[in-house]
Amino acid sequence: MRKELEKTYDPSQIEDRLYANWCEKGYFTPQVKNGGKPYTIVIPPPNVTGQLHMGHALDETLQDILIRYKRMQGYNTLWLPGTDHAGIATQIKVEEHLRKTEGLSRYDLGREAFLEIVWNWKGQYGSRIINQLKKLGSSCDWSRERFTMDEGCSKAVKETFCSLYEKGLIYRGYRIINWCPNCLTALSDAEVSYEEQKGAFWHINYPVKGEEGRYLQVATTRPETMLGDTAVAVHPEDERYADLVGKMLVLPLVGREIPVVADEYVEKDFGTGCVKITPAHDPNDFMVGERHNLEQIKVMTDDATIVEGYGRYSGMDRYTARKAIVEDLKEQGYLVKVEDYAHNVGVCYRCGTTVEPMTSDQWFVKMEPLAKKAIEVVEKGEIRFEPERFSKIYLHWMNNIRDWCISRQLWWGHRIPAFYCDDCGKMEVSRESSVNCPCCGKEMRQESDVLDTWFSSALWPFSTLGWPEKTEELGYYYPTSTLVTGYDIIPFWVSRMIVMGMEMMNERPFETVFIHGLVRDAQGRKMSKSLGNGIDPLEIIDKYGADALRFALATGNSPGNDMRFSDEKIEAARNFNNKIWNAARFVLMNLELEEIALPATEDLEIEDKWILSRLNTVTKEVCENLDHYELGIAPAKLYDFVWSEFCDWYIELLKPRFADKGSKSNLVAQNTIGYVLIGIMKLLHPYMPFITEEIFASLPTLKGEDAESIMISSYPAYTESLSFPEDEERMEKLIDLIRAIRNRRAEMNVPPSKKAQLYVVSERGDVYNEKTAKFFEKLASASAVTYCSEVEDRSAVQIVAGGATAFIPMGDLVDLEKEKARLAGEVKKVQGEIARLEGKLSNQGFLAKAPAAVVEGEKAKLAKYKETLSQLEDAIAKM
RNA sequence: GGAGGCAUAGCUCAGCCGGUUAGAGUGCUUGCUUGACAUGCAAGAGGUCACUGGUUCGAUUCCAGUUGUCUCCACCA
Repeated sequence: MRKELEKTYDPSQIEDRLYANWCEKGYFTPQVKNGGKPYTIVIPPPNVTGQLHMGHALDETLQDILIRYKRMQGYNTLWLPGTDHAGIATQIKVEEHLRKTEGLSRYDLGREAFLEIVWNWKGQYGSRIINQLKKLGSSCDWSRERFTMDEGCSKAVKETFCSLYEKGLIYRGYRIINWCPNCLTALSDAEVSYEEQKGAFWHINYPVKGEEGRYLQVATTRPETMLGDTAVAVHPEDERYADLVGKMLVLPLVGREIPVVADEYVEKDFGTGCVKITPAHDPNDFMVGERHNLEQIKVMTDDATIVEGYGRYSGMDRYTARKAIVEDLKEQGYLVKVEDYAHNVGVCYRCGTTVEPMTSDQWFVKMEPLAKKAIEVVEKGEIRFEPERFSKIYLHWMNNIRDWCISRQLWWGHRIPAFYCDDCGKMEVSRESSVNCPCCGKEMRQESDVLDTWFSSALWPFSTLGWPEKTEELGYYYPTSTLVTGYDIIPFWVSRMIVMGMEMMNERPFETVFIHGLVRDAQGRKMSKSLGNGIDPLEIIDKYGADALRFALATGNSPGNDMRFSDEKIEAARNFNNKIWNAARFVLMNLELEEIALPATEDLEIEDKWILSRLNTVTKEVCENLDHYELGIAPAKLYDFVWSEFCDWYIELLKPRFADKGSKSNLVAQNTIGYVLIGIMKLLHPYMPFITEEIFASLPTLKGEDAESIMISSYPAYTESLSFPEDEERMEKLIDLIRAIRNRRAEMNVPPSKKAQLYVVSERGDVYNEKTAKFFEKLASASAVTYCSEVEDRSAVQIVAGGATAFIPMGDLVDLEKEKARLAGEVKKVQGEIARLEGKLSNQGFLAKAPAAVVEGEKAKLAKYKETLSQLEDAIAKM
């Protein structure tokens, strides 16, 4: 039944096969009826037409680690995947494609035909990202895969919208919003990012009406908006302009008369202390305008060109108009000066176009009442952020929340379920798909706008489990356990899921929010298309395997911190895979058993107890790390354990026993190493699912466990009876001495092939005895080992370590004087340590206040150093 | 303007609740075809844990400040 492992490790030969098998066996598909403790993760839905990038890979890896760990611990684990329709992103992509291939715009096709094309596009490319996720080994339940625009999610969206509207939490209003002149849609505040741009600060004189020669000087970074000015504001306490408040100014170029108003918003000391007010094109001006009942004059169309009625400026693009207006102002003598000025400009987070603030009719969610519960649930600790500091970012965002503009002038998305009667002007919000006017009975026209993509994403934790139906799954798996995501979408997604969960389900959507950082390139730059520095995870998988990618992404970075991805890291991970593979091959070459059973304690040799005890300790630590979301520490520990202890020492120590076929010691060794290797595979499985499964399948089974797959076997747990601290200590002494001997030999340039006699003087028969003598022969190039209480001839290399003194007679190679000097150096070092410890231990404060265990620890260290010192002194004295 | 992160070996980074002889990977030096692995083995060099104070018996670790650096939020026209 058992397969042999190929001589070389080739992930491409095993990964797809194992994944297909797991899917076929249904391991990813949990059943409610199986009961047990549920553990649920909902995948952050990637854009349906997107492609896998490193950010996804990290996200998926971390989630799969958690889910595989919990699954092996016996939880009823559901990891529910799906994709997001990604309104703007997808629509832009399809429109671009249409323009390039057929020269058509969406308006040429009309809404219905265009949407059909987008759906086809989704059908064609929607599975791409899903298949890419599978390459990573993600153990998602694909049978429950969802899409934010599928029937169920659409129903949830409609229900939520109507319910919030009925509660007065959704309203339609004419407000100032962020407008993207390229995407031709409104954006929420979260969808605007700011970048610093070099601009200018134009100072313009606005003449005071009826006072010839008197001007008010305003300064602006956006002169084109002056066309829409309806006032100039000054600070109420600014004496300079006090007499002008209430007077009228004549707007240059336009000729409109506008008032001077007093408003606290103005800062006296900035610029000239006079601010031109354009309520229709600036959010702050909009608020000033509301306070003073100013007219809102919109001067730009949706594509940011100047509207009709402004002479030669009309029809000009906003930047062309800016130039023209500045020219004219200069010509007509209104322009006072121009300064260079760097300022932040809002841009569309999708296309990068400079956003134009504009007044517009849009739909909003009233956030303040909703935020209340969402703040409470985090403050009370019912939802925990991991690392904790991200709760601050969240709370800051929620405490300063503004109403959420949810309407988008797009076609791809959830159409807002509001209906208008063109005859009587009535508006209805309804769950029905067609509505007749309650007054005139005429069929009403549905709102053409769609909802912000994040509206449906906000419902994801429960809409995917069947809500608004009261499904069994919803009852069992909700609230979900952990949400894993990058810190960059806390405002977009995390906060809104909490809001909606609390409002619609009256229950938190998840218990823990596990936040990770960004994956950057080797130089620490953000990976981006424009820089071309993105590393394609699929190429990495092809070259190194998914296990290597996962291990590289997960290892050694602390939660929430950005990480750099480099060739070195992935190569280190690949090499580790290779190491594991070869270690397993070695073990298999020496295993004749059909079943592994843990040997009785009394049959175990020192090295067996040592490795079992170490495995036990590592198991405990790894579980603790995983339980505390320290996903970067656990694999580093396993790496060290596997490589530096299991491979470098245990395997080497067993070689003589494996050579001794048929002996009892050999049998014990087979069972022990089998047991340890299975344990290692299980511990590593969440990180490296493929290689561990392949090796697990090749190994004999563990007695009492007949798991057909490692992924449904039980995760190791700390076992008291497998803790052997004394044997660990003994083994470590042996290792110390062997290392010290190797060190000496290397320093003296003695080739490993040259074997030498070895005398070991020690009182510790439990460490240095016949059984351990073979270690020295094998690992310290000893030709023969003699344990004794004293040696006659001390003209040898003397090595003090591990509680013993080793002598290697090297004849001519030994320069006694040099040896003495070297040992004297060591004496000095040890004396230093002793002095430090004695100082510490004579400190009354330390003795009185330090915990007893620490004091004991220091005393033990001192004793050890003192023993070493006396051995060193003895060695020198007898030379 | 507000908030937060980071600063430890040449490089990239770990170091959880204060007590370690301060670690790893990689790079570097030296020696090895050691019957699993050269994607390897063995040995070694390399750190004033940014700076200044404070708390403490004890600080790389906790606190405050300084400097450098990155990010997020706000958006003074």
